[in-house]
Amino acid sequence: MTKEASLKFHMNLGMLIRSAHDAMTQKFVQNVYDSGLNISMDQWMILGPIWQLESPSQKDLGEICLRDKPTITRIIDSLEDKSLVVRVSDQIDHRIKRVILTNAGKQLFYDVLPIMEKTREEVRGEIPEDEIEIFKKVLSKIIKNLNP
Amino acid sequence: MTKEASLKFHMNLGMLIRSAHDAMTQKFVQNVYDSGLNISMDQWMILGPIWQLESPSQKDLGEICLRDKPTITRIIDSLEDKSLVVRVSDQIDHRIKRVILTNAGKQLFYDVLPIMEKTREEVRGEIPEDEIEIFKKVLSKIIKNLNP
DNA sequence: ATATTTTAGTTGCCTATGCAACTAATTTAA
DNA sequence: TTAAATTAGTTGCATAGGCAACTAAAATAT
Repeated sequence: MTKEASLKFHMNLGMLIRSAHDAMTQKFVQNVYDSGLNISMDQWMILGPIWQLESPSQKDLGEICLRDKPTITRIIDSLEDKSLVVRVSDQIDHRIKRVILTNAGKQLFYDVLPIMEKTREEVRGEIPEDEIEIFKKVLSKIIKNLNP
Repeated sequence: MTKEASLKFHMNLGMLIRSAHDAMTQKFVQNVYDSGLNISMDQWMILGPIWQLESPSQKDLGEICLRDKPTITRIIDSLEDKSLVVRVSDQIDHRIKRVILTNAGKQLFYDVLPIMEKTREEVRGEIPEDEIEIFKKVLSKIIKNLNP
C-alpha cells in the first residue's frame, strides 16, 4: 500500500491524536533511558504533582492525572517500591494517605526535569507559539465538549 | 484541592492530549452502546480501513492503524469470532492473509458510520473550522518532529 | 539449486488499565 | 447516639498492548 493511502487515514482526528500521544510518550521514555535514568511515563506523570503540591492525597493525584483510584494506587506502589515516595496517613482524616517524595524521589525529579524539557522542545520543534496556543485551546474545547 | 490547581496541570500538553483522546474514545464507545450495537474502538478502527481497502493484508492494517503485528492479529481474531471478517490467504504470496468483511461486517460498518459521524460532531462542537485545521496541522507536525 | 536472509503472521509473557467489590474511616440523618 | 450513607484507598478479575521468540513462506545470494 502506498504511503499516500496510509496518510489519508492518519488525517482522522482520533488516530492523529493517538499517534501524537504515543510518539511523545515514546520519545520521553527513550530520552530518560538514554540518560541512564529509570522512570516510566506514568510514574513521572505523578511525580511532578507530588513535588509541586508537597503532600497531595491519592485522590488529588487521581483528579490531576485523570486516572482512577486503582491506577493511582498501583503507580504509587511502584514508586514506593523504588523508595521514591512514602505514604503517610493524614493526621486528621485517617482515610486519606498523603504521598511525599523521599530525598531519592526529589533527586530523581530534578534529574528528569531537564529531560522532560528537552523532550518538550523536540515535540514542539519549529511549531510557532501561536499555533501551539490554538492547539491547546482546541484540546481544552474538545475535552469540555465531551464533559459538559 | 481546587479546580484551578487541577486545571493548571491539565495545561501540560501530554496530559491534555491524553485526556482528549480518552474522552473521544469513551464518547464513541458510549454512543455505540446507546445505539444497541456492539463494537470496540479498536475493532472499529480496523473495520473502516478493511471496508475502504477491500481486502488489505494485516500488515497494511498495522501500518494504517499504527499498531504492531500482534495487536492486529488479536483484533482480527476478535472480529472473526464475531463473524464480521474472514481471513483469506493471498493467492500469490502465501505469507499474506487478506482480511475481508462478511455481510454482517459490512452491515455493522454501515450501522456504526452515522454514530461515528455523530461523535465527530460532538467532539468538534462549536470549534471553528480554521482552528480545527491548525489543530490537525500541529498534530501532524508533532508526529513528524518525533519521527524524523 | 541450495543456503541465507527477509517478511507476514502467531503465540507467550509481562505490564497496564478499567470496573466492580471490598475495607476502613468519616460524615449525615434519624 | 447510633444507623445509614459517603469517601479514600485497596484488591481481584478480565482485557488490551508491547516486546521478543517463534513458524511458515518468499526473496536473495552464492
